[in-house]
Amino acid sequence: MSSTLLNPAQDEAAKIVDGAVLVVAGAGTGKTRTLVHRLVNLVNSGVAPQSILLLTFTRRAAQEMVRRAGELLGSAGTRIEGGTFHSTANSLLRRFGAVLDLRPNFIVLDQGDSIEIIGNARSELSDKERKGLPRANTISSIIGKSRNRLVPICDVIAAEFSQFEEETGLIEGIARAYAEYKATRQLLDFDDLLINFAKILENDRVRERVCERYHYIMVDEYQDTNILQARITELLGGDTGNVMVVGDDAQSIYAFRGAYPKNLIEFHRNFPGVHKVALEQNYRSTQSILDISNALMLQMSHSFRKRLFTERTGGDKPYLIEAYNDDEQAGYVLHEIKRLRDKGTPLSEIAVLFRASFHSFGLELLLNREQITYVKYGGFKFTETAHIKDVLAHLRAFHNPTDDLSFVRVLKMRQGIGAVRARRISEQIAKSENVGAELKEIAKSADGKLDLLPLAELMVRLDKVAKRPAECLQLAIEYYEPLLKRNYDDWPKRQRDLEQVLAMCQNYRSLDSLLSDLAIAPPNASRDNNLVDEGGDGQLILSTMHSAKGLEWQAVFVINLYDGAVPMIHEHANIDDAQMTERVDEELRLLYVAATRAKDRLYLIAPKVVQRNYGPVVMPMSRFIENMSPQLYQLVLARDALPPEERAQQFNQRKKPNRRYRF
DNA sequence: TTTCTATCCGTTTTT
DNA sequence: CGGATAGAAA
Repeated sequence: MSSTLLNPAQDEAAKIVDGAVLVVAGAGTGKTRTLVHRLVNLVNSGVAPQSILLLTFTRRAAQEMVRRAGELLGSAGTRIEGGTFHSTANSLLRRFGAVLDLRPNFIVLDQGDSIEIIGNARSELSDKERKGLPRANTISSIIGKSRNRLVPICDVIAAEFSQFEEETGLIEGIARAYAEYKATRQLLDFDDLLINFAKILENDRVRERVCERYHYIMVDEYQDTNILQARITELLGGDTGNVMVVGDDAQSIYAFRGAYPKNLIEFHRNFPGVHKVALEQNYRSTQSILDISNALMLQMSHSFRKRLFTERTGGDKPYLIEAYNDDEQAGYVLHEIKRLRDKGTPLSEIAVLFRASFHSFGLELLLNREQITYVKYGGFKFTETAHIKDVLAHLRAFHNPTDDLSFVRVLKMRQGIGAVRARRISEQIAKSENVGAELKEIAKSADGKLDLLPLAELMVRLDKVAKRPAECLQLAIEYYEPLLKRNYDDWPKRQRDLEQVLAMCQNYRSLDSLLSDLAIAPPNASRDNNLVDEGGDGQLILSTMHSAKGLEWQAVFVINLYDGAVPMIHEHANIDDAQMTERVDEELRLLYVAATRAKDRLYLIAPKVVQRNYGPVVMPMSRFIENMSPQLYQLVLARDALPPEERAQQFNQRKKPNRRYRF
């Protein structure tokens, strides 16, 4: 297909200007391209670009869309507003939060922060009460589900956590304590962002002003929105109802976060008279790749009527590679990547996908050794690592002294100050006007026994450069360096991380935006990935299957396809059969998403022996592959595909028990 | 109150 | 195996 032409269905969707539109678009059917063309049509028909609001689920998708619109529209394209629901909530709440008594310097808590607060509330209960109570992160997920789905906590527990039914009262108590804690300190977690977003839009005056600004709303990946986000979409649509949503229920992979894919089929309830368009022809993959994808879809208990088809015949039938262990799997991937590269496939057109972030550690080791550059999507965020949280805690404590979570963290780093003293000091500070002076007072009154002066001085210095976020960060890092060296043997690596954060934050104009961006849009932690891209053919992509959605590559390797990783299911989960089926279905959709990323070549790889924390375990092939006709793939043994010298190495490693070897 | 030591227990995905 | 947590020693 030429780069400017659309097929009839795409063209139909792209030409609609007013009213509500629902586009159901299968994988690879040119969804983004259709959206971008609609943006162009809107602008060409006289719509001001800044009155278009593009909401997506991930910020990568938003950036990609705005970038492509920019290519076609020039500077007008870059004026289109695009972001995630959460980031849009963040900026609108800073402007209109006053109607909810929200100050503009509220702090956004990331997942780790909220689990910590919930854990604190949990540990305030007596030993007797704590017995049988779920862990903090389980409580966090119960609270989150309840809030995302607008359902009471007791219902969530009854439906999905029935083993904790007796603890319902205590969990509700913790939820109240958590809410109270945030409310008194101007802290918002991710769910609060959405809840308050909906709340300010329910205020007539605010909604009018927002709708005056945005006349056209477009929402991508609508199958991944939750009930709150659907409500926000409805409110944003305002009176005009100019809302276009795009999605594919076969690619719904965020149920664990409360996504409600039925939003897609229930869209007409909020927008009667909606114009529906279905995109069905796939332009991305070869037919043999679609055959295997369709075979995955067929296994879903809630089977979808649509089957992807394409006119792209030929190409290699997908491969199923059996490897002995993770090493051999990584060896095979590396070997094949080199071969593809030598034949002319740019590295940036190759991706390795996996179920969980740590699945790529072994491969990453090998890639680093071989000097192959890569970018990794998904997994650990920079801001989740201890040393970066440490540094940022200083800025947060300074910026909002009522944020005692950060203050306690900062205080506990000083010698001789533990949890109890830290909490006392932070209570005292929360009331004071001048943090630095107050800290000095406390230090004096303790006869210099408390090691607080350096911290007091940091606060005083921060106050002088408060308007320049990058300098604040610089000061915090300088202050933190001795503590870093004391606490971590691997401090040089961590120090480099801090420098990288500093570099990323150079352009911020306010601490508000710096801190909230780091929470809402945290950069990925790149593992020693400072290799320079010399070859000029870009970088290999490593990605979780979740983060791969919406992207495509010529060659895709899906690794660790053993049962236990794909699907990744707790077999003993205390849920009924229907819910188990739902979870297995979601894992199927995830593998479906992964497989449909491939344009020309798809490699499915499974190691037999998997290294667990405590030792090697033999794992069976993924049931999703076992359930599939062998006609759909070509079976390869990794050992046979590797050159003899690499094979020998594999053999040695196989004889050695893998005890001492970790990533 | 802090800090060191022993024991328990466990998959994950994202904003 | 290693991180979290509870209990013991300083």
